[in-house]
Amino acid sequence: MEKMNVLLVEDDEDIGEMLQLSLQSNGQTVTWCKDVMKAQDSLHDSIPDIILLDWMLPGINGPDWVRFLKNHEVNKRIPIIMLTARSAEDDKISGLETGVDDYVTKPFSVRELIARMQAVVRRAGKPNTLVNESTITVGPLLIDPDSHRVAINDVDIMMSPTEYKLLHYFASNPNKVYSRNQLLDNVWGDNVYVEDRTVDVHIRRLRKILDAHGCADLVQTVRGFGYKLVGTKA
Amino acid sequence: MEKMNVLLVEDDEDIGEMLQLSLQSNGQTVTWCKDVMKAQDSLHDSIPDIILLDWMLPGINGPDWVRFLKNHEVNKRIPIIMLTARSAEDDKISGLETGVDDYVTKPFSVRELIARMQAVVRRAGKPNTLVNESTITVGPLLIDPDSHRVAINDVDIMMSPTEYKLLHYFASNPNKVYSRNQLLDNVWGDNVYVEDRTVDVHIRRLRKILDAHGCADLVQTVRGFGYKLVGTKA
DNA sequence: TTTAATTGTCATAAAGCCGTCACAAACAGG
DNA sequence: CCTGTTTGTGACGGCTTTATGACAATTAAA
Repeated sequence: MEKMNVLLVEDDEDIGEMLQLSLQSNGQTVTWCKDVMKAQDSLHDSIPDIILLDWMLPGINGPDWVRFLKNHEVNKRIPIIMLTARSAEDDKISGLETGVDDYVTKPFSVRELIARMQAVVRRAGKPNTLVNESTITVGPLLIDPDSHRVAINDVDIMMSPTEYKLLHYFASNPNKVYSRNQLLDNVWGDNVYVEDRTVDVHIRRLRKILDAHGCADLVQTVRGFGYKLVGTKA
Repeated sequence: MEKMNVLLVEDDEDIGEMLQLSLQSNGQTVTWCKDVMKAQDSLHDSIPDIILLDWMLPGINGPDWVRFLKNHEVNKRIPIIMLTARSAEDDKISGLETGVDDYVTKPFSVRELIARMQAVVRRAGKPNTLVNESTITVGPLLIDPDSHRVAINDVDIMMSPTEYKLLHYFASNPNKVYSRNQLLDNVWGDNVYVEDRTVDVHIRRLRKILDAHGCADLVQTVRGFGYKLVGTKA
């Protein structure tokens, strides 16, 4: 489950609290504003991954705010899901909400809401990327990110996700020395905290696999600096 | 997103403006006409890729115009999506009967509208009612989209629609690893919201069928990334 | 209407991965 | 040779990811 920052704009106490709790217990960070003014302020502090907007709000109404947001470059890209009451206002709101990315009608299931949120956020990020990545060859090593295949002299090799990412990162710059911290940042990710000695262990595991396929000394230690993958890129 | 020329026929100011903005910000060229007369004029200037037509219009009503368009050779092929306020069954039926290619009921999300627009245009682009899709062969697998037939070593295999679509999608790019989200987007569709674990279950169902016909290990798990179909495309 | 298929979700089991630790080994400098 | 520092290595418990069977809801078929 991807963690998201959610800006919830909802004036109703009960619904707001229920939503906040539900979303939080789902691992998401929720900023709950009870009117559009506060929401607008919140936007100045931080840009959320998604906005959940109640359609019936006091003060500035939903449609106007959506129009406002979508006309401003900074906020244009934030996906918006609108929460509407089913029965009452059907005709009034029909079609006006065309600026939003999706909508759910109350009463709705939290599960459905979350599913839609994820779908919307997922698609907002990537504009249809089905581009094939190119294969990398370093010495006897072959890495094909597309099929997620690693081979030595045309023999397939299995490894764990982290080892794969590590090897792939090394292979994209053969002979370059990476410090443990660089590896942590680029292979593990920015907001992950693990001991830097953990890298050693994964290097060890990677070496073990490569050794088993006749490729010892492909990963070398640079004492005091870090590690590198030796070989000529083809 | 493919760039399209859109002819929007909508009398309501707010809806029209919102739609125009949304579509334009999506990279499309929009001609907005507030009644059928103006739309008809616009058609003389340029042929759009698609027509978005409000069902409830003053003057000549939607159905009549659609009928008129579909009776003229020049305009016959322009896909039409109708925008309807009610979700009444009557509208759907009468609309589809009249020759509309798809319909969207308000309130709708822009995302949904655009997805349907793309689908409709894509379909219109290749009038493949006559064109046979080519059969795909991957290892011992044979898939014939034309007759919707799947066979292993010339033995026919039955499977459910979803499993077929899944297998077909895999087979169109053998060895390529697809994440659960990619599969959801491309096999299930853009505006469907299901848990990503659902993919696992369908993978299992697909495997069960393949296994029963002596093809174990055709669908492989790539831990941490997704699934792939292994084999050589013939 | 009854019956059978299909589909999404859940609970639980199974498999595999990961980070950490403790200690061994290698190394550098005196 | 001695000492402090850095790296290598095996083991382990917790945790995440995936597999699987069951079930209810929905849809299609009879």
